[in-house]
Amino acid sequence: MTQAVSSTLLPPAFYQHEAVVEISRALLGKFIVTNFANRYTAGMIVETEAYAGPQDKAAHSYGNRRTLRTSTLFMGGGITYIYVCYGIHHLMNVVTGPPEMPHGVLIRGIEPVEGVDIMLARRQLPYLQHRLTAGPGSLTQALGISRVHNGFALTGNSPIWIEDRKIVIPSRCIMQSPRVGVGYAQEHQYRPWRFRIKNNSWTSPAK
DNA sequence: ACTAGGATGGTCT
DNA sequence: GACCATCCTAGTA
Repeated sequence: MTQAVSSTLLPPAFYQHEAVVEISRALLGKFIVTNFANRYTAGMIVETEAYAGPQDKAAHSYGNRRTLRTSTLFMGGGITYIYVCYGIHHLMNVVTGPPEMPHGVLIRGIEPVEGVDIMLARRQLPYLQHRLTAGPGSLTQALGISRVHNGFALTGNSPIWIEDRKIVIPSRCIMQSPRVGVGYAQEHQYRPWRFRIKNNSWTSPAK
């Protein structure tokens, strides 16, 4: 397993401010790392979506809606928000904003970087292919993440964290478009808050 | 490449 | 009981 030479843990200050759309864009090119039972896996974030809490009809926390499920979103930036979608898929958000500001960024695609053999086994795939980590339900399975990791810190002392490995994604290499699967959000479904690294094959299908 | 349809269960009304 | 921030397979091309 290779350890990156120049990598730093993203600090709480990266997450704990209100500009969730900017954080969503800034997470492109950062690395999600998990280490469960000494099984080390990592991938570069290539696709995200911003969900701007109280003012966003697409967000679970729209109108400051606080339930058992959404309570994690109110706990302050720098932790995970993970929930089960369609009874099968575990989707991971990065919680952002100060405490009581329930913003989140959905991680929709990563490019596998370390522990590819472990990821393939978790996904029950015979060889490296696009669907290993393209799509929000696929990447969590590859990384070994499920709803039991809801509310985990991303900023240290945790089996899940996000690193800055000093990769810069120029804005000309970022595609911005409407979010996926949020038709229920009425007029807010068209907000262009989905971000992708252009020409990267590890994103979920274009729309 | 694309499309249609089924699987599946947590969450909230 | 309805609604999902989805993925897989099987079909056609």
